[in-house]
Amino acid sequence: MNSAPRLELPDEIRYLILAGQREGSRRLAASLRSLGLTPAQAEVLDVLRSRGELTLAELGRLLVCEAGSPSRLVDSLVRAGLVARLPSPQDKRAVLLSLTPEGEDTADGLGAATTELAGFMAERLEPAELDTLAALLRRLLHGTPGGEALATRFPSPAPAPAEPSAPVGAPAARRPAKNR
Amino acid sequence: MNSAPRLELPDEIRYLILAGQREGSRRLAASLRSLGLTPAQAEVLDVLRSRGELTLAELGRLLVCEAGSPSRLVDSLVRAGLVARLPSPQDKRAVLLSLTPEGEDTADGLGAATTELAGFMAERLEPAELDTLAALLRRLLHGTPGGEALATRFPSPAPAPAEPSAPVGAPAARRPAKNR
DNA sequence: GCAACATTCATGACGTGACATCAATGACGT
DNA sequence: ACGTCATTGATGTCACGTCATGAATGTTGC
Repeated sequence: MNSAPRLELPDEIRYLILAGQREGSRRLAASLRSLGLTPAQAEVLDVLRSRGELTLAELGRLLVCEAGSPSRLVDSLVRAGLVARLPSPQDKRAVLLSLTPEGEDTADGLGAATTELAGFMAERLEPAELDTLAALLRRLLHGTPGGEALATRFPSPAPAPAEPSAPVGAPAARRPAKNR
Repeated sequence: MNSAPRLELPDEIRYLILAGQREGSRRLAASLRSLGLTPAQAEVLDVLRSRGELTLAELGRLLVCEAGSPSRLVDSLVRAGLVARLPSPQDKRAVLLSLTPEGEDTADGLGAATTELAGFMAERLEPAELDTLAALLRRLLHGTPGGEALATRFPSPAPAPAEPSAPVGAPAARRPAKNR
């Protein structure tokens, strides 16, 4: 028998998620330092590499969070010469973003940085536990902006036990080759 | 048999945790708006209410994250009249922080705000699943600053399956009465 | 066509996070 | 006492994250 569920559990979970984000962000920032990138910038490169050309608004919907349009975040990458920004032919409001060759080089180096964090997780949890954790978090975030962005970016490995099988939007461009 | 564990799983988990933090933070901020508090400020009030007088450094170690000393965060609460700051008698460097009567009133209103987020979680996961989620996150964060802070603030309901039973520091002041 | 509304993007404002630095104070070994 | 080092707290700097606003452009209904 479980003892009655503790009432503070949701509070603790909220703080645990906060702590996880902070710890991961700090570690990732350290790993990315040598590339001259911040975690947020790395996410932009990651998305642009796997999905190709995007408008700012599309990018904003795929990034975890960044409720508004990530103009300034992208600015920093344009200034660094990693992202190109050119006006859309069809829509004069929109801007098309894509990786420059330097941006692609840099994006290829991301794997090495994120591997460190992946190793940290693998030291602490078994693969099956990581699966469980991911499944629980997916359900917790189902229907939220961030959850939807991730459902698009990481096509469902096993559809959450609910929602028969909504057309989750085209599975989208599979990750292109890792080499360039 | 599980299909082989996906290699991107740690990446996805990292993003899921990020998305969880953002979603929770946005929702909590909305709930706290009526109190005129931000989530970070609410955490300070929460800790001060349950642990009483603390120095800035002690508070910093109990807050999830805030690597340095949360001088400015506390400043905002002092300016709002919710926290009192007076020099420590024993250590002329230290400052003792405590809730003002207004701060206690405000802290008593926190439960209503966090309850909304707790409801959001309870809608999506069963109590047993929340337990599992918390346990996995605790293990993921074991030994990190945030993990240790939370282990102190939420005394272990069932010690992680490892570490026989290190003296986890005095279980610390149990949450005082919720009424004032 | 045209008015009303929606979408896209940029920008200002505010409050964190993380890091580095600094001055004051305390602790410790000698 | 003294020198060395650690701790405490404040502050400057930088990059986000969120919200609000505003201008330009699209879209829709009439």
